[in-house]
Amino acid sequence: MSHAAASHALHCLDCGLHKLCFPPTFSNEALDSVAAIIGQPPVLPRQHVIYRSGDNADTIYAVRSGSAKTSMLLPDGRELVTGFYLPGEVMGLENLGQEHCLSTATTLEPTTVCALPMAEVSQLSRQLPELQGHLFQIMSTEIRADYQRMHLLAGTDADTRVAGFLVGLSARQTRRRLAGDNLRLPMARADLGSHLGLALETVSRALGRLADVGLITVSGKQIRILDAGGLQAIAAAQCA
Amino acid sequence: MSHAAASHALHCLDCGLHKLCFPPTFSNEALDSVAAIIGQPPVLPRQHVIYRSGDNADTIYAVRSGSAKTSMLLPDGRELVTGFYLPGEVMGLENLGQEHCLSTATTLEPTTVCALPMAEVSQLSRQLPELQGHLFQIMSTEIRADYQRMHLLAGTDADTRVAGFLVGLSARQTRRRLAGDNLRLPMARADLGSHLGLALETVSRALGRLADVGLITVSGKQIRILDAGGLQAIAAAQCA
DNA sequence: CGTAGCATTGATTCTCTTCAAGAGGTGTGG
DNA sequence: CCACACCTCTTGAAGAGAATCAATGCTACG
Repeated sequence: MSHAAASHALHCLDCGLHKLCFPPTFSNEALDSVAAIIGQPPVLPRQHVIYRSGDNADTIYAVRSGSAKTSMLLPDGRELVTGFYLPGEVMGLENLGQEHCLSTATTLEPTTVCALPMAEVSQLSRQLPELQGHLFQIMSTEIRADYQRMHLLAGTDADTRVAGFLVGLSARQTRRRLAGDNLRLPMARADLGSHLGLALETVSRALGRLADVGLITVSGKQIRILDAGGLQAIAAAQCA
Repeated sequence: MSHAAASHALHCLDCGLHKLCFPPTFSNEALDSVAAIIGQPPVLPRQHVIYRSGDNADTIYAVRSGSAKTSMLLPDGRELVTGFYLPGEVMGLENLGQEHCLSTATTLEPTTVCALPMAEVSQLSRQLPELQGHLFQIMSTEIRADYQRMHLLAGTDADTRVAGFLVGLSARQTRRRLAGDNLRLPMARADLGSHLGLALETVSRALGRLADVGLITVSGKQIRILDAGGLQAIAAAQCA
């Protein structure tokens, strides 16, 4: 563990992800202001609930390490997974300006999250035009991501949905400057199925089919993309 | 045609929808400021394109009368309808803070829309905390609506999706203080099918089944809800 | 009044879901 | 270190639901 990280109070400048959480053009003073309102992020164990549906909506969260899912419990008892969040991504935007949390956020593995109090974020964003613009941008990006996912959900067959999900996940890895062809799926097949509107068995079979035709290899949660172009062709999802 | 509407420049205070476009608590001065940046809204004919995918993203729109849809053209040639917009609703939030428009907006019938230039909206929102908060709120509401729709898309069978859509549309009618049990569907069955991830024939059949069991009556684009409770029970979508 | 687009209805095919069983992996306790 | 139990993932067979293809009926508009 880094000596700096262990002894100092957290500062966004020390975090390799600050160019993901905030615009790359963000000034150091702006980062200072933001860092000041972020509490010390704890390490949360696996399956830990970060916020629960119905909670007071007063905080948004940035994932620092690990991963999390957001989900809603449906009246019929099933669970709908609305999103997965990786390091550098901001979670809880659907609660900004709302009374109560809509969904429940749960860690998928040991995870650290930075808590950003909404009241202070919105006040700060009035002083920092860059921050305000950034908030609009990440919210509209979230809406765009939702449209992409609707495309997957409405888009027909299981292979397309799974391929589209993998392509999207790969793009998010490269955004973090990680290899885009070697993916780890931190979520269970059931979560993935709920997210994609498929039974977990169908997810498993779709992964198997994609592997059969040589586009990927599957080894449990570890996925390797062998033919990114072929995968995109099946996903047919590059319409952004 | 109203003599006032014809002779005066538009002002939001003259518009019965201003409490929908903006918070009910909005002061008259704030409305003055907002009205000042809104151009004179033209009456657009049916099937008119308001903005097109790829256009410069510089404006958001509020529907004043009529209705519109937003859609994306998929690589395979099909069209994905991402949303329908009724009077008092704001369209184009997914473009706020982005370079280009993601989707294409088209009127479904003769429609008037108020154009709000993004640059001036975001500048104004720095001076008016209420407006900033409102923008965050309508964007997060849009995200929440998307989650609801994903629930419908992932939620299994055709009847559930159609019932859920009708329940949601009914709620939006009552929000405008209109009767919630008498709906007019301004969009074609094909648009509705694309929106719900169903073939247009399946939409037709689902409407027929809902009518068969006495929950609604269907007469072309005119829908009457006979048993709102029963419809909600099928939709199972009251998890907001 | 006629035409063109839109909506409904029917028959068939195909995909996914469901139910069910087995395999692989992981963590715990002996 | 091994054995067992638990959980997750995979694989199989049967059934249900929607997509597709195709034809008819309706509506609106010129």
